[in-house]
Amino acid sequence: MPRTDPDIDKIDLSSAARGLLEHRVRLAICVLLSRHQSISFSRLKLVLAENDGSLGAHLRKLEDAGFLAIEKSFRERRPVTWYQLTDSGRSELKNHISNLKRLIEQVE
Amino acid sequence: MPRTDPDIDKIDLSSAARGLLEHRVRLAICVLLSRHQSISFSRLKLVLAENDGSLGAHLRKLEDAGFLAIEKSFRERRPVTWYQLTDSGRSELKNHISNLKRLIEQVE
DNA sequence: CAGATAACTCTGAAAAATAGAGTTAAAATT
DNA sequence: AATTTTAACTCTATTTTTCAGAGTTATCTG
Repeated sequence: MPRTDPDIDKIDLSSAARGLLEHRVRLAICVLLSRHQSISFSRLKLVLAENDGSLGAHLRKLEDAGFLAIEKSFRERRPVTWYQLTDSGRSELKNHISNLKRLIEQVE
Repeated sequence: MPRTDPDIDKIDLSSAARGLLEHRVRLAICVLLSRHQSISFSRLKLVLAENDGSLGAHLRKLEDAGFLAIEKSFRERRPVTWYQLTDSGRSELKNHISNLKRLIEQVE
């Protein structure tokens, strides 16, 4: 006897968990920045345990997409770059998370 | 005056949202299979709106990792392949989701 | 204006994702 | 037992993304 396929609502992956924030490092950066007004490059590097090249590339993508704003200054004679989430970045983050939640809440 | 960097607990990205289930299509497959005992290839293709090549590759990865079990049969004279989540797949899914949740719950 | 150094950017290599063409396998019919 | 049929792949090449480390840049300080 043939098994029957379940009826399943179509999942819209175009909105659910798609895009820049799919990558764990970029997601983590935005999550951190949602709770802290600004964080330096070196602190992010430490917290995320990423190397310069990789972290710089992820930050660049987020900046190019308008998720992050950057400000440069000096601290104890050394250059420091500060990152913060833009309004648009915050809203993209929230949107992404709500899509993610909708998806994972289905798990039984 | 120099800005101060916030103290931030180190995020363990090795457990948080890492691995096979980072990809939206593979995550969605597992989520669907967590609620439906088994689903056919063609149904997955329809629901996820993926092409044969891409869907096949994702399913293969999940199968190779032991997340999915496969069973082949015929239905109305046509070949059908059924996928279901293994116990190990289910536990990996739950683990991944709990890591994800821990991360996204930090958002303010 | 020279020295110091964090913060990148650049590069090439590696890995992953994608899509479509071609192949395969089993049931039913001949 | 050969033929037909067609879903389900597998294969291949292309594109995209990721990764890591070396080298460059920019600005403060003296």
